[in-house]
Amino acid sequence: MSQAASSEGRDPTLATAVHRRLREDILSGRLAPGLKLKLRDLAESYGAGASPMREALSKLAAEGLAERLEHRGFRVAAAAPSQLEGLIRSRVLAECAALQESIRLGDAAWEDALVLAEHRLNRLARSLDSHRFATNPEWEACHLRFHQALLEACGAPQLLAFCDRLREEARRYRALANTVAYPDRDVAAEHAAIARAALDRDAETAAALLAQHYERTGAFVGADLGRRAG
Amino acid sequence: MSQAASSEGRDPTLATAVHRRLREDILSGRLAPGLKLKLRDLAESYGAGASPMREALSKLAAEGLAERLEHRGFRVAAAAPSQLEGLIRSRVLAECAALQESIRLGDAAWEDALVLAEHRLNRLARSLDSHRFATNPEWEACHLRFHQALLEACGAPQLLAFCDRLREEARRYRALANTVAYPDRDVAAEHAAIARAALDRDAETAAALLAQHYERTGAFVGADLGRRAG
DNA sequence: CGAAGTCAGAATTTCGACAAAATCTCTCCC
DNA sequence: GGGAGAGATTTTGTCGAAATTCTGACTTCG
Repeated sequence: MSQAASSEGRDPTLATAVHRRLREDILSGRLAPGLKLKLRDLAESYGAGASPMREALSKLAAEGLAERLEHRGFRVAAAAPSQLEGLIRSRVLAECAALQESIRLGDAAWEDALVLAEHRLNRLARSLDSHRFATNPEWEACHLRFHQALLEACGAPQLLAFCDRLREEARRYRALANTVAYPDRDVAAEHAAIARAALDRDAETAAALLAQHYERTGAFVGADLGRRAG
Repeated sequence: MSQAASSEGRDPTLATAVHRRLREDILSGRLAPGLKLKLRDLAESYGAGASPMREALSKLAAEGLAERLEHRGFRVAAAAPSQLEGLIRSRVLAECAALQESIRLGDAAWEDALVLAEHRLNRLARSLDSHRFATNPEWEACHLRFHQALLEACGAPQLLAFCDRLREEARRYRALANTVAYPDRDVAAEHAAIARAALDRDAETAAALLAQHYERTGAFVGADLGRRAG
């Protein structure tokens, strides 16, 4: 009757369902970097044949979340601290460029959306528990929306898609490091400062603040990752 | 006996071979944008089964060169003038950011490689025929290398890979427009100016020149594309 | 004792057939 | 004459098995 019968399981095809699940398993860190992905085991584990599984893996490889070795199957993409550095730099460069262009081109609607996104983000608690950190899915969603809203007026769809992908890869590193990311750091203030600079059309400051925002998180994650993997 | 028996046909797997051929057919414009890609026809045409073909298509879809419609197969990705605009903007933003960082971080080896790449490019003729334009594959290869050399020191592998992808998509639009790209325009001088600014560590000027370089080409292509497709 | 060659075992890749979904066509009814 | 609906056709998505390739251990030779 209703269009969205169930929030889960409404995947039109098995391959896409497997792709989504596998992707989430890699991003959340449940599948360790470098892990060999044996087709037979996966097929059994996810309850699908070889064809959809292979298609999902192929897609993941194209996205950079898996690695393909011809005639030797697939592996979960590596995730070394040294690679994290390059990822952060890519993110900073791409997002700062998009942000500056967004500030240059953004109209009133962009400003409205940005203000709204920040307000919604501030209304929520970052942690579900005030004593120890417990991810708040709603906050995460609003956080994503806020950062997207910042860049959205840049008029470069491919670049935005690229930023989304880097964001996801960064999420993977965060999950791998298991960084609590709840240090003495006023994230809300950082967001407010970035939004303020953007709304003031101060591209230089906004970009610098955004870069700091990412580099700081990156440093935490990198430290934690390095400590645990030598 | 020799490691590289033949320059062609050394594809380890059928799926990758088909992927490469299909990719080239899309990039070169032989397969029109929006064209329906029927699995059976393709399989027959490329001499492969459904499995490798499907895998190749899936990969192309992830790269953005094909479009997937669940339960309705694949199509060649659209290519409208309006999308070209966004592509150019993405390219300019991404490459300028990479170039500026490259100029900031580049060492002596980077300078050497850049000088070398420009020299090799200048040694070749852009057209094989001096009367009417005929693509010179060697020049194209050196041109690619030159632009890669510019960005290579930025230390952001993902961003570089992204730039490569955008470059390919741009090549597709050029092929579709069939732009002769041989107008009264001193491309060599433009390259020289960009290289000079980069070697002088003048990031602002270099980025501005690079942006002009792309926007100018984009304008030509867009005009030709718009004229032909309404 | 070390290195190259060889041979089973395991895994990936590919093929052909089956099932499910979408598109098309033709008919029937308003 | 036009639109809706049922059936046939085409096309996609999936499965299980065959063919090719890689891995690892054992043997043999220098």
